[in-house]
Amino acid sequence: MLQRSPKTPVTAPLRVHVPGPLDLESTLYSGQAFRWTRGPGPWHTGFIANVPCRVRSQDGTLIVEAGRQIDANVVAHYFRLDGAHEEFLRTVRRDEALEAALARFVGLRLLRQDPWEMLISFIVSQNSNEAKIRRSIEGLCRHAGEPTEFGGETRWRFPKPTALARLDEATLRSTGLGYRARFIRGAAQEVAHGRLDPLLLADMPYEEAFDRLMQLDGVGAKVADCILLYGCDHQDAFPSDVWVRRFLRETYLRRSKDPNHLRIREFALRHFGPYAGYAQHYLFHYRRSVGALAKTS
DNA sequence: TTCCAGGTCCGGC
DNA sequence: GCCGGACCTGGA
Repeated sequence: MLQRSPKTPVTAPLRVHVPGPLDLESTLYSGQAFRWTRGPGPWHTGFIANVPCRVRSQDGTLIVEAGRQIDANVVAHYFRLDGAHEEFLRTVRRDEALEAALARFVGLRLLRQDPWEMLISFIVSQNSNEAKIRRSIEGLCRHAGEPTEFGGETRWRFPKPTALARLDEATLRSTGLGYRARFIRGAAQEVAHGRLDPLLLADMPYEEAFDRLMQLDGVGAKVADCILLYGCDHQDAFPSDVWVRRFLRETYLRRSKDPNHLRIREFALRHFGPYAGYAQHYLFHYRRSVGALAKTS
């Protein structure tokens, strides 16, 4: 239970103008982020740029209370309050299926999250489910992240690469990671030892960043694309997990069975344009939360 | 008990 | 390249 304590440092509410639609519920719980929780009351509690905070939206404004000072630009960047979402809505190539998803979740925004956190989070996600992913990530934070007081309770920041790389496999496994523990350790050491800088992935061309990620043990095409889309602002990355392949089969590629990564991405870019990845998140969320999409002939 | 879930790896064709 | 099985774990 969250309880307010008078000693808890909480900054004065920060108000950030929202230039278009914002659907916090869909944005925070559509499977792109794993550390947000509902409450207390109208708030959603989590981290922005590893600063503990809570957010809610009201009358075209996003209200943020944080554990320490947080810049409005950082919040705007995280939620794409800089016009990027409107740019996507304006320019993405639409079809009937995407139109339905956009109509229903027009305020669903692709977050700009930390690439290092996304790297680890999506390795954790493989062959798993959301509840378990959340539990494992929270466990990693508790074992290797810094504690911080917020909202009357202790919360743990996402661990730094060196801290995560120091955990032994038994500790990693105690968070429910299973066989993924080895992959997490390997990726953390890769970053901690300076052989991989997640921040650089955003500046590389998609193909180069994809190939670099695929070199990591435990990172396949799907995980690599998730890292690039959710953590590196590569909106042309098109993660194809079981849900995406499901709606591709049902909606777009009814004649071909289980196409490979390259063919799926080629189709997606041709069909939706350079924001195919952003479109993917809409279709993914719609297919998962509502049901089958309209068929395209 | 058995099966499967927001994949990846490996070995065999 | 394509296919099938194994892999930790927890919930149905």
